[in-house]
Amino acid sequence: MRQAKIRRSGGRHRPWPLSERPGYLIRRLHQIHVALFQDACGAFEVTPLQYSLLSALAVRETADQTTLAADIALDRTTTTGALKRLAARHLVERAVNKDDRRARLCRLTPAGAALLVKIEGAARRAHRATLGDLSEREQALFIEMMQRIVAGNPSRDSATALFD
Amino acid sequence: MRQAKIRRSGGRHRPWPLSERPGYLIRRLHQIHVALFQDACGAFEVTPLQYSLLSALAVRETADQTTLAADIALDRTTTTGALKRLAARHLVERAVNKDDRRARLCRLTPAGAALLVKIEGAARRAHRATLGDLSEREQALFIEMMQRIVAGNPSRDSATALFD
DNA sequence: CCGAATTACGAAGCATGCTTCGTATTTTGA
DNA sequence: TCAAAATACGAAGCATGCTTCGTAATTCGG
Repeated sequence: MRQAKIRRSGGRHRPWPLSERPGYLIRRLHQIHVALFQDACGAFEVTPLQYSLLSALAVRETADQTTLAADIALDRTTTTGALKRLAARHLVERAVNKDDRRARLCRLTPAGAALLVKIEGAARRAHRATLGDLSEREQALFIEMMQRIVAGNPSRDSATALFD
Repeated sequence: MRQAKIRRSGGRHRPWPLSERPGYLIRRLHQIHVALFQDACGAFEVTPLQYSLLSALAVRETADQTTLAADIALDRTTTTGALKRLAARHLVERAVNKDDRRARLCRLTPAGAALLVKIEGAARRAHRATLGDLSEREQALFIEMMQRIVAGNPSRDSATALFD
């Protein structure tokens, strides 16, 4: 049996350093990635989220906002805001669906598609650089572990019913 | 020499799926942690950031806002906002430093210190649960790799001079 | 000792992210 | 068929996160 740790300095137990807490480290990683992405892609005036949206739209060709939100695992209202900003810059079109007037069908404009192509190399480098301090083998392992965590924690929309 | 990949479907090359991009996975991990933290600690009306701040204050006893921001690797103005909200709830005191009237010295109130103790168990479980889909050994490895990435990417304050 | 650099803040503005509440539209089931 | 449920949005509000610009106070070099 392992020996219990000795407590120093009275009743206050040893605090758990931030730098060992998974949540803190994840926040820092996110912060680091965003900074690297801005370094690489800032000239194109595109944020990581916007790049995700443009990518999703390139795959979908056309999709309503709720579908896009699910694609990128983002809140519906947040997605709407981002799409509005992209539409204001004429990178995305948002037109009411004639067949279902509740929905707004979004699609890339030619300018949006062109921007996506132009950015891709830099964006890819930024993503790679985020894990640049790990070896190639470790990077693959790290990505695999993140995927496993994501798979084990399904995104919670209000759509995802708790009772069914 | 390895054979070049064959392109299907005309000129469009295969898109890089979101679920393989480090930045996307990191954003999802952050999202997952925040949700787990809220599940565990929501009853205490404390967010992960606020918990980090309270923890940092417990270690420092007393500190000005800029020091705290550096402690938790957060922007100075964001830190100020969070501290204001904590102060509004009487968990933190913010008093102008008599020796240096530019600075505001912050410290935990008794209520803040008590809350920190009360939350600690739940917060620790939330942090652990975030990596819950990995084995014990993998969790340690994952944390170590995150620490290495963080160490390799020093936080960028405006204070951190680019030229010196 | 006094002007200049530094430091600690605050305000304003933009972009995420989330929740809750309300509305318009479509679908569905009795 | 027609009221009820489901769906897609929008608006409002709060909490991060960041940048830039401005202000007040302190420190430091000549």
